[in-house]
Amino acid sequence: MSREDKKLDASDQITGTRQPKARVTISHLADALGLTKGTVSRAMNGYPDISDQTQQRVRRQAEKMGYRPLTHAQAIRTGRVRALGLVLQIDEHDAHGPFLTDFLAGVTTAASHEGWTLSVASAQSDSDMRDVLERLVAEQKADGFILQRTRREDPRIRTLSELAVPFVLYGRTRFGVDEATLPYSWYDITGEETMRLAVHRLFSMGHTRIGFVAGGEEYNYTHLRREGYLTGMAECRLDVGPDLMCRNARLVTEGASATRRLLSLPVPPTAIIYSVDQSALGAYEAIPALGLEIGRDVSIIGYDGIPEGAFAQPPLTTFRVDNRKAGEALARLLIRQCRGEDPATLRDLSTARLIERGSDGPPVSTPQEIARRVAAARTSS
Amino acid sequence: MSREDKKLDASDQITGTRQPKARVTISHLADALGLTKGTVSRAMNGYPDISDQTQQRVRRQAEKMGYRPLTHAQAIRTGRVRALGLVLQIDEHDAHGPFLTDFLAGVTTAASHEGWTLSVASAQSDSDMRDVLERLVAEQKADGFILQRTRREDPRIRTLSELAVPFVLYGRTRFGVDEATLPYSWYDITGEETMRLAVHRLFSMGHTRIGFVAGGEEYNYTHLRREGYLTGMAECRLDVGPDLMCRNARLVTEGASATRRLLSLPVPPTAIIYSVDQSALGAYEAIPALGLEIGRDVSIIGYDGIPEGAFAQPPLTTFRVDNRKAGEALARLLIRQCRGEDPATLRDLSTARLIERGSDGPPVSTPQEIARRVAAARTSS
DNA sequence: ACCCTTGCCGAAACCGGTTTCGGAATCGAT
DNA sequence: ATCGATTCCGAAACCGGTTTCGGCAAGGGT
Repeated sequence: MSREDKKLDASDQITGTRQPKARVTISHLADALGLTKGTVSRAMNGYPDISDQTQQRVRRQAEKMGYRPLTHAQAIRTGRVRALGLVLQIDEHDAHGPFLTDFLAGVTTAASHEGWTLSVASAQSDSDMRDVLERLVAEQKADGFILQRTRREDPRIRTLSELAVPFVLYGRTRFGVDEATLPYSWYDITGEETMRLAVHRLFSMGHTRIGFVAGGEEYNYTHLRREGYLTGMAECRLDVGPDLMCRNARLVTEGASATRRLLSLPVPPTAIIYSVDQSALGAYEAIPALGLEIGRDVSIIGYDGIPEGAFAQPPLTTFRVDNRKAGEALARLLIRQCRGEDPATLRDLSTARLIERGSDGPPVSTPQEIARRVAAARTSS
Repeated sequence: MSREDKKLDASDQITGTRQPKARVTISHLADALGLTKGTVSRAMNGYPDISDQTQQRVRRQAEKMGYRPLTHAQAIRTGRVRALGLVLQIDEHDAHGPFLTDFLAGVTTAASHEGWTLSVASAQSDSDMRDVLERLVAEQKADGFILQRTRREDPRIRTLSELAVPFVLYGRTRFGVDEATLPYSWYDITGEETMRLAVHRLFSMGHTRIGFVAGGEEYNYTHLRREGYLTGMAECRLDVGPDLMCRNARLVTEGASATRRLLSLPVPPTAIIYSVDQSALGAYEAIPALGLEIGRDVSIIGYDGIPEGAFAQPPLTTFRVDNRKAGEALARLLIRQCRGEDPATLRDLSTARLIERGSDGPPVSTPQEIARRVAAARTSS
């Protein structure tokens, strides 16, 4: 009664038009049910000492009255805010780029589906990252974190482990694969398998001399993808000396110089696989400059599925990663972990999808012919 | 005393190593100062009924003990959570793309600089957007919202106005410009001025027949940029019939067909200005297909500064927008508004920066020659 | 008939803050 | 010396939830 009066007072205070939309609190609900708010709270949270019948009744009434508990009011007691944390590393040379939109869409939809939210922050360096994470944890801005762009040995893992805060990795880390002793939760794309398939694809087209351009050594996926390349080469019984592999090519310019190096070999490759699309774009500078044609003289295959690839000439054949799906999966995994499930069981793998475009095809030139033309282009310039 | 005991108990309960890192609360601080927590609270918040001397003392001690109030504990009473809200519209055909990373970096750094956070959600449609906004407000997930990609008549404005929630627009809206009666806060780039400069740039190169390809009519910037184009054309005393302008070209394919239409005119343009880079990329399909060369026969200029443009052949001359700066500015404006400043005074304009690349230059063909070659390309195919 | 469980809920403390209210000093003025 | 106005802080209620504790009533066993 008295509570209803209060509500009426509040809404009538100005005119009938501007109603402050009095939120329905747990006390309103309790009054309506003739219960105490403690009982209502326990009913809503499924405590076993509340009869099933009462739980039903409470939930029904809550639904009817549109009661939604305030998470930050709960948080003050429980310490949990039902928020996922994501800290962008804005120093990164290779941009997250268009990944991010899809990724965020995935994370937020999955999160909100569970009644969770996403809070985003950014860090400028590794040490700043540590500070930011610690601050967010101390101020209880998030119950757990999604770590994207996992490094081989990732300092964030250490920070969050020390803080005993749940986290989930987008990408396995060095120890995440074999050692079950380190119970990290992760979601990843099978980049190694993808690279293996790329080799087989090129081999079946007739290529026998296939180069590989790897990304930054600090990222774990770089190692995985290289392993996949080597596996594929071994399966096809193809020779692969160390000179057929380049490393640390993330940027377009780095991809270009790696490409130049490979094509300047005594026996240059007729096809090159790039660990990341970004570096594959460098081939579009390097290969024509050497008097060669992409997709004919030299086939190239990328990985990621960035939109730029579709507008290159010829459009880049690549493996597209569904970042939206990844975001959804990661959010779900993290929420489950925050609810108490064992991180070791919270792992998932997915695959990248081949996008066949115009940058690869059967070889039209032999390595010897390529070498000759490269030499010619060199001397003429 | 008793409180200190409690703290020690907590940290010693297991061993000395695993300290639960007991947060310092306002009560700890009050005890240490010999004040009540009410007084400490008022001191921290600068209430005038606390002497300056005491305020100093409290703040110093808070600093010393590392006291950081829990925003969600404050929120339960104040209703304000010190969080900015951002709802991504994931239905949008034209992706936010790489904008987003920079933009988020800007927003989060500016926000965290003020002790605020950013919480991100997503919506799939206009009606979903309304639901999401209302839910976020009802659940007090954010004190205000940043609305990017402002439409000419934006339903989000209505929603948030009704809810009496602060918001700031990235981009002016239809009424934001003149009518001081609608006190929206916004930040924008002077797209109209930019387009005016683009016309002058092309005119000074020798172009007299300049086409324009506009983006989606629902966005306000489309109208502004078109006005700028028209202003520039008028200033240069150049004719501009309605056939020299295309509209609703956001996607690459739409840009391509708009380009084809312009070049099929009896007197085709020797230069085309695109309202968004994305549609300018369509020119890279259309123009070579008509037997013409970009940057020579037909000059093109874009707007946005998306990375794809740098990899097109020839690289796209465009105007780059600093989205990071925009994010920072918007966050600051919104925070100030949440603190009570008048939205009408919280406005800011910035400019886009010209990136001179290879897609424009002095005309080498006359409109008549272009028309002839287009006709030839048409019949041959 | 009695005691001991067990099931179920009320009462009240609690979480970490904010805000209202009132009263004890201090002060200047009469 | 008295008085009213200020200054400044303590006490306590409050925000919207959660959690502990204890007690009442029903049920089962002897």
